[in-house]
Amino acid sequence: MKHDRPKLRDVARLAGVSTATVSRALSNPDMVSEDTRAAVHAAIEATGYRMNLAARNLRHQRTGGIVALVPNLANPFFSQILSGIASVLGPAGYNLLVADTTGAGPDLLLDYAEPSRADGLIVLDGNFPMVALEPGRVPVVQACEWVPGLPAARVKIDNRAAAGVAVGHLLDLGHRRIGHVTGPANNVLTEARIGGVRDRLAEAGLPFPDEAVYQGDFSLDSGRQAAGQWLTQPRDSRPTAVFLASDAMACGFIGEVQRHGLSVPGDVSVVGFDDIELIAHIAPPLTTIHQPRAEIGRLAAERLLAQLRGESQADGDTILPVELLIRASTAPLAI
Amino acid sequence: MKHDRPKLRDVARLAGVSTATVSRALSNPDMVSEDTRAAVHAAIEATGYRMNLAARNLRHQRTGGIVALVPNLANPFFSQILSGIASVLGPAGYNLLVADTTGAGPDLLLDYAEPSRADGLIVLDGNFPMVALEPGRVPVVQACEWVPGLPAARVKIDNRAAAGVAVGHLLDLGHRRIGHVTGPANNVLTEARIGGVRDRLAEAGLPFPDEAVYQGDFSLDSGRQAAGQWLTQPRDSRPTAVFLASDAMACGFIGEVQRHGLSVPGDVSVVGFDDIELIAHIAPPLTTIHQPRAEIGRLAAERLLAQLRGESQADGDTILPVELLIRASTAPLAI
DNA sequence: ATCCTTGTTGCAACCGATTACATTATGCCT
DNA sequence: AGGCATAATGTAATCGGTTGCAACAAGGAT
Repeated sequence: MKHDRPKLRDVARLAGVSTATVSRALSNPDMVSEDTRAAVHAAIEATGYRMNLAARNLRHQRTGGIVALVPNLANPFFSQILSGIASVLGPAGYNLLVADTTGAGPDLLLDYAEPSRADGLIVLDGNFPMVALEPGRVPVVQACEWVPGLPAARVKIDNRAAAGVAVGHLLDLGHRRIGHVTGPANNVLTEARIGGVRDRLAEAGLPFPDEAVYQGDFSLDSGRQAAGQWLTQPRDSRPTAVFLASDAMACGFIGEVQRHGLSVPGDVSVVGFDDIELIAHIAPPLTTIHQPRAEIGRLAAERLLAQLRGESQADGDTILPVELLIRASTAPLAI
Repeated sequence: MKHDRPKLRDVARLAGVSTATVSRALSNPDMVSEDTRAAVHAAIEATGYRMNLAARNLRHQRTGGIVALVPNLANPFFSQILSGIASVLGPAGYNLLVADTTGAGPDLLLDYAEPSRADGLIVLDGNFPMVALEPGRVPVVQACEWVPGLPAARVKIDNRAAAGVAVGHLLDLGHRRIGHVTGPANNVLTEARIGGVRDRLAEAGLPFPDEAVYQGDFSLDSGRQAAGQWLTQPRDSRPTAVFLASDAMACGFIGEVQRHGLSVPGDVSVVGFDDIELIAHIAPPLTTIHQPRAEIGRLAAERLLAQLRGESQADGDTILPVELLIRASTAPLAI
């Protein structure tokens, strides 16, 4: 008998008012008189009514959801960003939808920018198809990575400067041959960070030869492979310090170096990037660039919400500060 | 002029047919003649029509979304599970909504079990309010953790047995005083794992005194604190080997022990739980119980989809195998 | 006493698709 | 030629709330 969920109409009938009144009692309480409001609430209580969000959203032309497009969900780097995003979206009454962009064609990705799918988009992937901001598509905020031509808000760090700081630290320690393990090709972060390295070395009047550049892809394994290359290079010409574009790679690098009987920082100083959870606790604790991930997520979400409220301009960068955390994986150049 | 998005009606008008026909051309192509289908598609092309999902979902009484309830999104342990879930849900045409349960009251959590919010629920938190399966709520699958009385499908590992295997390994190495760092109180995993330890020790005729149990909460820091306690205990009566209920805690434990000049596994053997990404590459590489996280996510999603299709019974456990990975953090008892 | 303002409430259109049912056209059978 | 099954399409109700507009009552100002 009570198999069907009660609808607004049922509540209205029981309370002896129209559906319009019930609707108003719920979403615009001040528009209905004290008495009716009470009657309506009693009826809601009695029927166990719960509103159908799909219907409301259809009428309101909104979905109540924000999509976060992540390059690789399995990468723990993103979990804290998502956590930051969720911490803002939840209280604001929005759902967080998460989608992994790996293996998704441009068509599928653009689908997420449909107003009937989500009210907004937080893009963590620098390879998002640029058409995203066509009229009739939802507002977009980019976080961490960004799409070069895309006129959407960005929340990020200054990767170029951060890389410069990392290299500067190694220079301060007396290192003169400094290597760099890059991120994947065609990635804005890769470009920015390698640019920062190049700039800083040039500023110091030091060379940056091709042999000092190791192609990586942010993954632990690519860091190990970079170490493999480094190990084969002649001891007296290879880098005495290496800056890697991710902590995961730094981990792999250190592991491989140690496996070959060499020591960090004894034989090579290592600086990572990101400051992911565990790397403060490995041996040796990793010197790295701290990136405020949760904060990036929070701010990205907040900027998006501001746009949805029409409060904020749709572009402009928010640059968050990074911090060089000096731990035990770097040491003065041994003479 | 073309500011509004075209609707079904616009396509119909342009194609010279009714909205019903357009709708059918899209969702039931065989019901319309070849000619009309072509005309409709031409009109769709011409107008740039894209369907409004909210409207379709309202009519279909579905949302196209599955919610994953995560105890703590920032914990990288869950990112791979989510990745597994997403890899199944995406291709099946479902959106993945992610919600963090920390700080959410029972009311809010139950809200996620509303049919107008999501079509199904994957619960990764053992403290979900039990009422979830009231009639009129959506199907639920539990993954990793589970709610004791809840008659919903479960995808998990045998935590008790896994803990037994971990302890067995330490026994095989000759250890007789074995400690355990637990998860948080009121957690089913904590209970199951400590139970497994107790069983295995009893089986071996060994005691399991209170001093050998350290209260943790899965976090890195609680592992460090446990090490602090262990370090204060008398050398000749404290455990010579410790099994920790999470890798994060094992990491913290090892770090703290090393910081005090002791060695792992020289002074204490350590076994973790989970096999998270990096711990194979720390020094020493951590011996641990591998948990197939992506697979857990995939299977949970598949069981839920099967339920949504009405293909599968709504309860019953799926138990996945674990694996003891012996690395370098455990060694035979020094005599 | 009349007009106007303010506060409540109902009617009915509306959001944008889907689909049961009705209608029309076509082809085949006897 | 009449009857009937079949295919293709249109009409309009429907999913479940929201909201512009109108109606009406009560109180105040003139």
